[in-house]
Amino acid sequence: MAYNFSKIEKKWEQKWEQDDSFATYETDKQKYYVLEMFPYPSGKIHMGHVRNYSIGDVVARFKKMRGFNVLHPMGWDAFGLPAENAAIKHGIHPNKWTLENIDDMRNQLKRLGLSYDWNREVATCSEDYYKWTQWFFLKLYEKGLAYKKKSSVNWCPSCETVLANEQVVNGACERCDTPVGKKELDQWYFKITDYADRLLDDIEKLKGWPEKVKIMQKNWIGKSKGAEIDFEIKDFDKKLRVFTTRPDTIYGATYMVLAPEHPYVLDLVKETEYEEEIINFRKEMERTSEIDRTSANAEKVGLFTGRYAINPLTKKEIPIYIANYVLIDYGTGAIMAVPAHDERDFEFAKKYDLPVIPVIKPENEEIDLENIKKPYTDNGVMINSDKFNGLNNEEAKSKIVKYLEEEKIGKESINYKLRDWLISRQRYWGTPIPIIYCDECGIVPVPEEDLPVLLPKDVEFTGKGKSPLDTNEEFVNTTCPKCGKKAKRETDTMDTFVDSSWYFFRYTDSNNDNMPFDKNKANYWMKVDQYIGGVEHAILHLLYSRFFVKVLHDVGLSPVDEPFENLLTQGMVLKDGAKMSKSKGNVVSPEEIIQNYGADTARLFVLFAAPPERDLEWSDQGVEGCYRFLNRVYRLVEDLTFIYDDNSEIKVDSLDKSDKELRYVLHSTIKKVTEDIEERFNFNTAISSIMELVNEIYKYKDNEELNSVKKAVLSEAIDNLLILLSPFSPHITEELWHITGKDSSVHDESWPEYDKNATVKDEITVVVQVNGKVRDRIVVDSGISKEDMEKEALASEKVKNYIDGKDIKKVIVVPKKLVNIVAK
RNA sequence: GCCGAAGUGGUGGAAUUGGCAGACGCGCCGGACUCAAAAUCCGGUGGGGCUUACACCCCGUGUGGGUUCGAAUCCCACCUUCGGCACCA
Repeated sequence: MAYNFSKIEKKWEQKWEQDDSFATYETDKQKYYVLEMFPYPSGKIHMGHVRNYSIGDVVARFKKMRGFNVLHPMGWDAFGLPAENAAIKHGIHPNKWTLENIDDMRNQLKRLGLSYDWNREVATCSEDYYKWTQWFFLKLYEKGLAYKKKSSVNWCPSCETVLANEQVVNGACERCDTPVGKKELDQWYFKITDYADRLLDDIEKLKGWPEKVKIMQKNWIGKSKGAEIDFEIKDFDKKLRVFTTRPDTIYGATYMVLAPEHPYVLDLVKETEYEEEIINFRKEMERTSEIDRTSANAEKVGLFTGRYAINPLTKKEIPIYIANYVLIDYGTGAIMAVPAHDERDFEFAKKYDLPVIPVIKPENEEIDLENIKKPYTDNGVMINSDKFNGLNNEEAKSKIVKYLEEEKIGKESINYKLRDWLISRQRYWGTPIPIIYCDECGIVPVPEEDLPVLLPKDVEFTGKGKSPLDTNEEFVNTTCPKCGKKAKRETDTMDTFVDSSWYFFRYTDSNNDNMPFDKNKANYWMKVDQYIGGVEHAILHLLYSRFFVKVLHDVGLSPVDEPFENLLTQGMVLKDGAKMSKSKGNVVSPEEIIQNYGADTARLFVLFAAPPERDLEWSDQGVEGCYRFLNRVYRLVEDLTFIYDDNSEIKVDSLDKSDKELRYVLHSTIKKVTEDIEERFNFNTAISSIMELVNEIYKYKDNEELNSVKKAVLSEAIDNLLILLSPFSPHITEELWHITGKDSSVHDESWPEYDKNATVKDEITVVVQVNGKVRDRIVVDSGISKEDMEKEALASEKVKNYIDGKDIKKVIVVPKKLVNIVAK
């Protein structure tokens, strides 16, 4: 008979809820803050959630049993596009849709038996949350870190709306697949570029983050050191400034390239024979999507402008081109082209027959100066470079920069790939940007005391054109807080990544009406000790959060300057080798698994099937296996009911061989499970060793006559088994804990310490190798010396067969493990 | 193209510091219980060879080399798969 998981799980969930078992308060104990990335309330949890939150729950429960004061909260990333789409499609108001989804999902999470302190729940769409998101916006505005500028943004002509970069997939709208274009719009930005250096440098501090994520962030910030150099243009009164990481190659700069959008272009060709062609080229570039233009395999095309620049060191005239491969928003939007030492320049030079002059050659190697087959991008010795000839190019780099600085034609310079964070969205379901536009006073921030700027309920959802907030006259029309005259509100809302950049602070004090959070509470709980979530957030969410925390730190609000001490990026849940998705039809619903096997089985399986960082292949049979295991545990404990009222203590002297053997397994298991959870998050191997323990207990109880010594040994094993298993499968262990006659909760127990004496065996098995191949195993006293090990090994009959008639060259002894005899 | 991760039985995965490869689970094979089935329990299960013998031998962690008494683990070269970035001057 299978155990009644459904009844048991519901019973204990109710009990925990009644007792408010997971409520957390600030205490003198050492704190531990474990956080899983909060979900978007789509309405249904998926297996990725089950995995994410099961991992977090094991950590939270384990740390609590280890004596920490654990904060383990949950909430909702509740603003965003899907709610609005639901409004358009089904006529449900986004607010209603979202709140109903939250209720559904909260119930589903509760049904997993997760140890959240629900008193601290947050939803980013509630007034008392987004009020503070707006408050932070004002702080950033005060500091000059929030600003407005006109720029070109991604625009979907079919949905008639702007899209975030992350909503553009392969150059097309992720919703309707229409190619995305560009549109000039006045937008709000956060000046994350001011923090580029600190965000980069502090990556070194993130010792508990995966290397992979740190490298992705480094690449995203994309710092390059180099120089800015001014080139004079013949018969033109302005100088052309370029950025290069290779000032050492300046003698090889044989032409210049401007981005088609470069501000000089029109002036350079004005009233010349080149004008018409150039203008057409610019227009064509505007029409080409960004993705097509910037893809590395796009063919390089360009046009001569009819103009020449002067290379400041060679003094030679070099032609100026415009071309698609130079981007307006990186560096200065112009380059000096060195075809001999740059792949792209080389490709372009070959196509348009421009001169290629090598200025660096490999050391100890001659090259054919006239006939370069491919660009040389490595380090080497300077040639064709006047007084810098013969120097190593790295050395020449700094000398040339120094020379340029002396002559006032250039200076050292640093460039980043990181762009400022565009936070405006022409969307309804988001945090309103607390800004008012007044004809007299210009941009006026909403005064703090007027917050929150409430999101009105009454708007039209057409999915077309401008922000839906524009359709609510009452919202739009207001008075200027400065001069009192008529004014208009900003109708864009904020990117939802703003909401999620500070939610971990709110959990520390989620019901505070006067402040986003109390500084003392944040001081007690922050940083997050363990953050857990999908690697898809490796850049955006994690970088934005780091930025936000640094800003809050600088204005004195945050006690810490990094949010997350340790980060665990869990792998995806796959079925048939592919990510679960509706379109592939390979989705397994958590509700169904919970219905058929229970939450404990679902949790156990996602933790057992793979280590957390790796992708997990779903297996229905694997689930069955975990279910079988839990049933086996249930029967084991239930069958032994008669031993639990025996309160004998274990006396080590009266233990026989099999008692010692069971205690050896038990205490080795305690050691292993502890280390697997604490040091490595290897829940899969922790669970497998618990399975081995259960197998051992079965063998023991079946083979023995249960006198009171053995009852005590068994009781010890069962009690500890339930405690070890409790973080993984909290319901069944709680039930069984009570079946063994206890009134308390297994989850209030301390985590067991293993008994060192029990993990020492009297006899051990030593491997004997001859020339590295295993030839025998010998059982010896565990206190054996190295000399005796060698003696015993050489005495082995099996070994003799292999060393007979050979010289023993060497004997290697690894204490208590292995002897290797080298014989020739 | 660049950066990163990975490659181990039929399968998901173990092997934690260079020291018994394949723990644990799934699947499969055989058996017990049963009128029968389900459930449960017991035994076997990397490949090959040999044997009356559960004794023994050989091969084996993507491929090819190397270091070492000893390599899944370290080094070099290569192949494949997956993920990220991608004309960033």
